[in-house]
Amino acid sequence: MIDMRLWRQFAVLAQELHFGRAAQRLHMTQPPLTQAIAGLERTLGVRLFERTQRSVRLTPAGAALVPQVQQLLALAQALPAHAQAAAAGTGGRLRLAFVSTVGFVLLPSWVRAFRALYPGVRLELVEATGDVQLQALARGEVDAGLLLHSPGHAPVGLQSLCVAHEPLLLALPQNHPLTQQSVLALADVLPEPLVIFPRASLPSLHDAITGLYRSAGQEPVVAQEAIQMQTIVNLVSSELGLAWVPASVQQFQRTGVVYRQVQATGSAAALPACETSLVWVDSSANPTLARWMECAPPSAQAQSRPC
Amino acid sequence: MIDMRLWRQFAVLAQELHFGRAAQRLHMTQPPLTQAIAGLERTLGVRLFERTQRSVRLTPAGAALVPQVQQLLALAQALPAHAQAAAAGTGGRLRLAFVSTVGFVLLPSWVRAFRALYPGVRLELVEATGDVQLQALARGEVDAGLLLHSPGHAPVGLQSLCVAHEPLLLALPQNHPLTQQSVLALADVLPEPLVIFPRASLPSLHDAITGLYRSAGQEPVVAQEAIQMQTIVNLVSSELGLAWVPASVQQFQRTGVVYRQVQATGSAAALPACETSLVWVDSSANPTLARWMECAPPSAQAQSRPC
DNA sequence: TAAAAATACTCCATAGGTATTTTAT
DNA sequence: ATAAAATACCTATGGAGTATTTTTA
Repeated sequence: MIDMRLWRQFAVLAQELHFGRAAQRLHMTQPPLTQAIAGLERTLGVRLFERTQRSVRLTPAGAALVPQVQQLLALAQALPAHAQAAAAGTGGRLRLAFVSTVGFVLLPSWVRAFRALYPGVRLELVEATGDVQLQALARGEVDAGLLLHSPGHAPVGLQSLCVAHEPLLLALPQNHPLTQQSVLALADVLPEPLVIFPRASLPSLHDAITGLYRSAGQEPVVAQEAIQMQTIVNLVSSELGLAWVPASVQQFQRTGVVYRQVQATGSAAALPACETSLVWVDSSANPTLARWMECAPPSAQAQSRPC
Repeated sequence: MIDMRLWRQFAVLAQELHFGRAAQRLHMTQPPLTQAIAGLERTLGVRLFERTQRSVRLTPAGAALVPQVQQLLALAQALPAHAQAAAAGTGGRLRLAFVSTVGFVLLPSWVRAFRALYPGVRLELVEATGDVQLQALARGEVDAGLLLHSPGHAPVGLQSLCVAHEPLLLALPQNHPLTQQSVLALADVLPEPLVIFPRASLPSLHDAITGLYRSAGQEPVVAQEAIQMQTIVNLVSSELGLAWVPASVQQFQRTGVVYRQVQATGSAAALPACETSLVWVDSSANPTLARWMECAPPSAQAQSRPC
């Protein structure tokens, strides 16, 4: 592979068309430039300049190379700046995984703010469930994930930043008798069949929900399992059962489903809530991730302790 | 500017993620590679690899550089081949000037044949009158020109290849009384007013035409001058006069104009004809021009002597 | 203990410098 | 006679090699 230095010498000489001046611009003397160009021509097997003692002209082959070489030099020149931008987090690439629930409000505004501040960063967004995100993080396939968990139960062994806290609501088919009431009593809800995600996909929240039933001396009746919140709401609409869902699921606007708050009767356990956290592997330390966190919704800023 | 060698070492190490193997692939030993990468990181001021005694990983900044560096290397790798293609005439650029009369039949088929054989060449075509072409050739702004001249009067001081020989026809407005005859007598034509190009733009042909008149003891009556053949034909259609034009001008398909052969009566001088030649400056010797001439219409091949 | 990166040093290839020659205007 | 490229020869930087040390899994 031909050295950069030679291409730079070629480019300058092609501009100056004068060995002396070109050498001056290259901070060297004329003889080594003569030899360098001769060497370049020798290795290419192509005459690039037409020397006529008194003047230097490009051959057609030489002229054809000029734009290509200039492109090469421009690219090479830009590389250090790119590297530095990537190191500062104002360039490079940021790969984020997110759960569908954040895709409607939280993520769009966050992305908008980030792109305005750091247009040089290529954002790669992939939707994935929480457990898939954790695998991807472990394999280094993404820089961070946005996932749901029960308050105080952010994934272990990872750094995290809580960006949203929301109550769980009950999703019901719109013609269900309980929809008559604006706030439901927990005791009325417990016997109803449930649509719920499998425990493996979101253990902390699954445990919080089933724990709620067990502390009331009941066992939840699982009518159907589904992984995506979107699917769960669709199944509720199909009247397979009720579902506990984060409040932000209301954004899905699925017709045929209504959402209700549930009131814990008497001294029952606190009703489960849900947090959304940005999680990442500490060691991966992508500096761009720090820039991303600067753009987190204001609610998160106060909570930058591990939640 | 950072050396090519360093970027190649970076690229290979980024692939192998192992100093020993990378060094092997680079045909060197491990220690200098370690130092080279350390030097690269030092000059960039950016850590590119995360070394943990037992394994090497890319930092996010390093990962961000990989595609850019690969692009750089691909470009650099391709340059020698480009140079060689340009030197062989199968690449690079060919700038041709042509007169409008060849733009209808001769040039399109020629270009088609050339592009089929040498797709790597960027053809730059500009329409220009003959005298403008000669200036452009002298300034090195085009590699060759296609222009008209009187037989045996190709521009002096230039190389040329005759690619077409055609008679001059007389263009008349369609309602002109002479159009009744299918072949005109020269004596009938000589008194008619003419539309003709200025002598400066095409001296040899201008002289041939005026010479025809003078050898019959007449002076041509110039009704109007115009440079482009297209314009001349338009002016004939506007009934400003008749015009001597190369037969290929019939391709213009201008309505309101008809073309007639003229018969020299008795012992008069031979009727003027017209040649189209490819002309170029010998010294410029663009190898691509040789490829272009290989594709010249077959009629030209036999006439590759200076015409 | 073994595998891999880092360090220390040595050497030589070559990029660049100086002096000079050639050549065409 | 002059300006510019080519040639000859010299110097020294630094890229690559060998030998060795360090480190952690």
